[in-house]
Amino acid sequence: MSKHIRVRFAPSPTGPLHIGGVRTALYNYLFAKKHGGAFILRIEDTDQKRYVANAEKYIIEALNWAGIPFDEGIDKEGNFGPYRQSERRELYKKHITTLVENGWAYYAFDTPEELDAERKKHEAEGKTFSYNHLLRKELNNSISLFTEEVSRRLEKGDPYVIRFKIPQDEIVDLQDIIRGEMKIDTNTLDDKVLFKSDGLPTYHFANIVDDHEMKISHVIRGEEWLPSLALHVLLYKAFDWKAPEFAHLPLLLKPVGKGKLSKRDGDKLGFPVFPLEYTNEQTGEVARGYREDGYFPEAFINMLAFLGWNPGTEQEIFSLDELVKAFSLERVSKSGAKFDLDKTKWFQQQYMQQANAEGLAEEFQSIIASEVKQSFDTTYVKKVVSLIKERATFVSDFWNLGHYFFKTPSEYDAKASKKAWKEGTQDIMQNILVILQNTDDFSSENIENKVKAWIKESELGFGKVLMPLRLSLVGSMQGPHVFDIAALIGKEETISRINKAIAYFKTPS
RNA sequence: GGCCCGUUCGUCUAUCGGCUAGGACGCCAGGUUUUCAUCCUGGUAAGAGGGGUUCGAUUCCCCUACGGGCUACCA
Repeated sequence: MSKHIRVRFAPSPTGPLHIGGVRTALYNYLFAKKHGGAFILRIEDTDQKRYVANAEKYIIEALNWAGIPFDEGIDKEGNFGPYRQSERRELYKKHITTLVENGWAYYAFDTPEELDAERKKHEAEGKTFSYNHLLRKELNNSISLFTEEVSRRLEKGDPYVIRFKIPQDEIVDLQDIIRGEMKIDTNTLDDKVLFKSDGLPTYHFANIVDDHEMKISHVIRGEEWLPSLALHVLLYKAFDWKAPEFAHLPLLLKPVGKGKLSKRDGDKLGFPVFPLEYTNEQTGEVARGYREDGYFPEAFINMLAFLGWNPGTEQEIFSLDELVKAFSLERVSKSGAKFDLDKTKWFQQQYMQQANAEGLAEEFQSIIASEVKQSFDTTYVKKVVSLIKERATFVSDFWNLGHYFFKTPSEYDAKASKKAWKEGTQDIMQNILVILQNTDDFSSENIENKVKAWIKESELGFGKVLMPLRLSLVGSMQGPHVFDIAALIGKEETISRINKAIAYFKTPS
């Protein structure tokens, strides 16, 4: 009953994947998993000029990090490989021949220079140059030239391209899952190049051949492909192949200014546009990545999922499994979405609160190690993490939030000192010292009770005692419940820190 | 310029002809925390404009405006 769902993500290895690409991959993945289908990675490397060697590796690593691995593709050969277009040349050659023989495509000998000149000429006359049904008869191709001349040029080895012969006066009916029905007049189309003079197919041709050969059921891709949908549908028709269903995703837009988010934006906009950090091997430039910035992949994916889709309920935090269950192409919105850094951080913060202390402690250990030359017990670090994580967004916030658990404060925040340490504070702290010294059960609860009882007894304000106590232990006015801190660093350290503060404030320099 | 797609709070969005137009982020205010953050409560703010269709339009149609995309022997 269920049609076999097969979708593909087909990036070209021209550099790192940007987050728009990751979202396209994500929607493909979600759709595939939702319907028990396959998610395929195909590398579209037919442009040898823009080819970047490490890009393919980057793409695969990014998908793995994001938690949306492919089922079939590079290094995961299925029954439809190879999965790099550069390794499928023979297949394209075979199919383009069919098209030429059927009269759907033709040889064109115009050089890039000639075409450029044509374009300039038309432009000068205020017209638009289009290699179409009106002009193809006047240009150098197998439609305008005599058959003998075409054969002669072919035999001689003249460079040529193969163009698609767009039919005249037809209305193409297009269906898109997200956008509904569209009608396109073929007279507005031009005869796109299908095969380049370097013997490789263009995107349009390779794409159709591969999607057909790989039995792709749904093409889910960015909106930038919408203008060529008519051509693609016409190509399927020319081959007499059944076309897959299409869904064109809204674009991801820059948060400020105009236009779609692009690779070249790098991190100039104040946030990463790449999932993983990327070093341009030519220029040595390093672009930030979400992974290196400390985002959890789950938060990153959750955020991306909501840029252009929503479940129609008020739930916003979704695990990948929940996304799979809830996802549908029908609920993808039509208009472009601007990236929102604040919301992205909010997602990250939500996941931070859910994260378990164990894993976080492990990550934190390496930061601690680089800050102090001392190693700390895992159980201790875990306790610290559970105290400070609710005020953190990233693991990298931990040190600022909890350095005093690992290092005795060596200085005291000036503003806080002025506010917390006043005339009679010395005496108060001496009293606290005595109380703490006589307390054997150093649990947070117990010391809190003891200290508070004394405060009541001596008819002092809580602030007068608690603020300098905090200042002594932390060095500033921040952090968790002060008695939790004292209990965790222990009796000895607590007393030592209070003594240190007393000594420090006794002789203000 | 031509072709195509789109248009609800600042941002992401709900609404599939009948709502005081809902939620989230942000921002503001209050509360909790005798620190800071979290958290809780409340507030702020929107269907581009003009025509139709209809008893009734944010919702359907048309025009305009604006935004975006494409217009390469790049994908």
